[in-house]
Amino acid sequence: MPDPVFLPLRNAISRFIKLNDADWQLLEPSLREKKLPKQSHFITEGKVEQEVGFLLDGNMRHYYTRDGEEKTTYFYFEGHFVSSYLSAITNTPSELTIEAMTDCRLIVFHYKDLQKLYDVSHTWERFGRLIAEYLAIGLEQRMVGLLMLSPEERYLDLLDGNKQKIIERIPQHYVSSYLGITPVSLSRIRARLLKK
Amino acid sequence: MPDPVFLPLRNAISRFIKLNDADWQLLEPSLREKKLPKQSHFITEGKVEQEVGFLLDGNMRHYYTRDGEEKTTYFYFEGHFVSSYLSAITNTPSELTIEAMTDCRLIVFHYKDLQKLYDVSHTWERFGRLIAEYLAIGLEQRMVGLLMLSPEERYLDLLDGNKQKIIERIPQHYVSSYLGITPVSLSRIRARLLKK
DNA sequence: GCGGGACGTTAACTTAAGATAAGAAATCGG
DNA sequence: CCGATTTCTTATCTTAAGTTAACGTCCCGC
Repeated sequence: MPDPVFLPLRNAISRFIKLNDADWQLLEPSLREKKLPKQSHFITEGKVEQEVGFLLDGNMRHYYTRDGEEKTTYFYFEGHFVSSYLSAITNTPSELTIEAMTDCRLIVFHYKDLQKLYDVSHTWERFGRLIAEYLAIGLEQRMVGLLMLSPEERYLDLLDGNKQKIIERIPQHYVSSYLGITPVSLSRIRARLLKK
Repeated sequence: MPDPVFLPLRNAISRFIKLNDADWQLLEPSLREKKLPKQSHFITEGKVEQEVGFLLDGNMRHYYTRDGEEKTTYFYFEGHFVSSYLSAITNTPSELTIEAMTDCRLIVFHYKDLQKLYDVSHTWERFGRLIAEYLAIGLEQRMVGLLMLSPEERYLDLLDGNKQKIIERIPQHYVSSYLGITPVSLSRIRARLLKK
């Protein structure tokens, strides 16, 4: 008896692998729905965090703390997988915090449940590979942007690419953090661009 | 009849997965030894590059070209896997070039051969996952460094971390590129640090 | 061993980002 | 709807990186 609440997750996974009913039924018992109020933490720095989420509604940010300052390095939107990948994989305390920027609704499961599927199912192992590859490709491109583009170019990149929603819904001082600059600097870049 | 030339690769793979003889024999027929003279290209921008290498000897750099300028973003040493991961995975032309900085000796195989193993062997599929995870973790840390640390801090990071060999053997103008700054700027940072 | 090229440093100048502070604008909670 | 907080902009000053160019050194090939 498949629960329709979980369907968006099944569809998202199906974009990575061909998933039959039997495969899906391996995972479904591990799923739960979870609601997070605005400003609460999905992942907290210092804790070993093994929970993986799939965001149905709302958005979240992912930040590191240094000298008391928060550096926001990633945003999550509907349809994204959310986790402290490093903490889940390595079973070590998370160095990052993931905070709900709005009220959020997620489907969650424990990474250990997925790891069990890795052992028993080649299909799920493949899913794990494809997710990791997807992640690596995104990170590589992000890194190249940081190394090769100026702050202004990185901001322009955000404006047209498919990442446009980042700027639409996100307060500017978080965006500036994502770009690796200060809020003041982003404001100046925007002012410069308007004159052109 | 296992060829001892390929042993270092088998050992490297064994650090990721438990590999029995049968598993290994699936891969071995696809392996070749390859020598690259200094300054030749292992991967060339614009070509679809599906070759994966395992570096036995020598070192290589990985760079992107922009406005005629080369930006070196990665270095490879003995025991590293070398490939244009993105080009191999997505079967699209490589955006980067990988050049031998010294005479190099590698074990190479085609990524398609590995992909065939993904289909027939859960063990090799797992290897693919673990490699991708390893890569993603490294990229995440690199990205965080670029976002959170100043150029000077990034340079100091290079000095103590396990990445020390990067500075030992690599010309400074490549290192500066890796750090995301100009050679002149790196020279100044070094001069500043000496005074302290 | 000589000439040329690659590499690193230094200097002078330009440009842009960081820090701090103040004020305007928008948002939120009651 | 109002007051308080958050967010964004603007301005000033400081600091450091980019650019260009000159110079010295080292290394390599011929």
